[in-house]
Amino acid sequence: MARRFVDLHSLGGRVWGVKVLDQKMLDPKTDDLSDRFVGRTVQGTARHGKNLFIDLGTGYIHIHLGMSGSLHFLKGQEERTGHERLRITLDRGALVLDDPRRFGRFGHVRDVPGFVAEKGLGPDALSITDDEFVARIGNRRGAIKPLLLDQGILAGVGNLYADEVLFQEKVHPRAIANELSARKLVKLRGRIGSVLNTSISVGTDFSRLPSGYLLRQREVGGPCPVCVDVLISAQVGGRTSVLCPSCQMSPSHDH
DNA sequence: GAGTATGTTATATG
DNA sequence: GCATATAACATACT
Repeated sequence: MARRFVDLHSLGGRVWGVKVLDQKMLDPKTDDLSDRFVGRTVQGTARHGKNLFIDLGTGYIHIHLGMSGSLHFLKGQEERTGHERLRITLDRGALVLDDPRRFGRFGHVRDVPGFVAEKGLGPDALSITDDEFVARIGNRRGAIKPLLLDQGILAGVGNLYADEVLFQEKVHPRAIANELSARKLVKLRGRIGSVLNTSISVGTDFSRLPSGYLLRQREVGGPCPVCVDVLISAQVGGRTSVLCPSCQMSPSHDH
């Protein structure tokens, strides 16, 4: 989605300035983005998992939104957002990364495959094949949800989307991966694709998701979107899961 | 003030 | 290597 946003506003645009407003979020630190990219044209964008890459011909600007990052396109020079951390000034306005919590990261990367290898990222969640997915997940003895969130296994699934995928497949987040059938794993892989693509298609506006989606109202104590039960939360792998106790049977009660 | 939050990384333990 | 737990990062909100 962030990628589409950048495409929409920036493609073909010339870079007039790159202003780093938070050095802590700059990674790697050694690059002067301005020297490197001013005068260049946005050739395209790429993505791997949660990482966005803006192609400037001689290299990329990498952006990771972290927990609270968001991209904005400001047409007026005087326009500001509340927590501006990076400003890329282009012909038609400025692409701005706003991030109150500053968990996001940005910086220069030479090439995308190199970045993926360096960070040890797994295959992209929208590109991974059934076979790859089963091979990477199916022999693990841990709970399924932390594996879905492990960017080294597959890249691109976050906490909320993991909850959605598991909810739709009626799998408990603590279900043991190698106790799931290969067929179930294949269905999970497919569901990851459909959930991510559906979310992209509504511009990640969860209120526009189809009925039956957990993310429309992921609220503990709220109604399950498909049955009469009430949503609960559980700590799994150090993260909060929201799930329906009726739809997603606990692994101890599952055969 | 306490608790929680869409993510990643480091550290420790078994 | 694998699995799990905890803390840290920095800030906003309830």
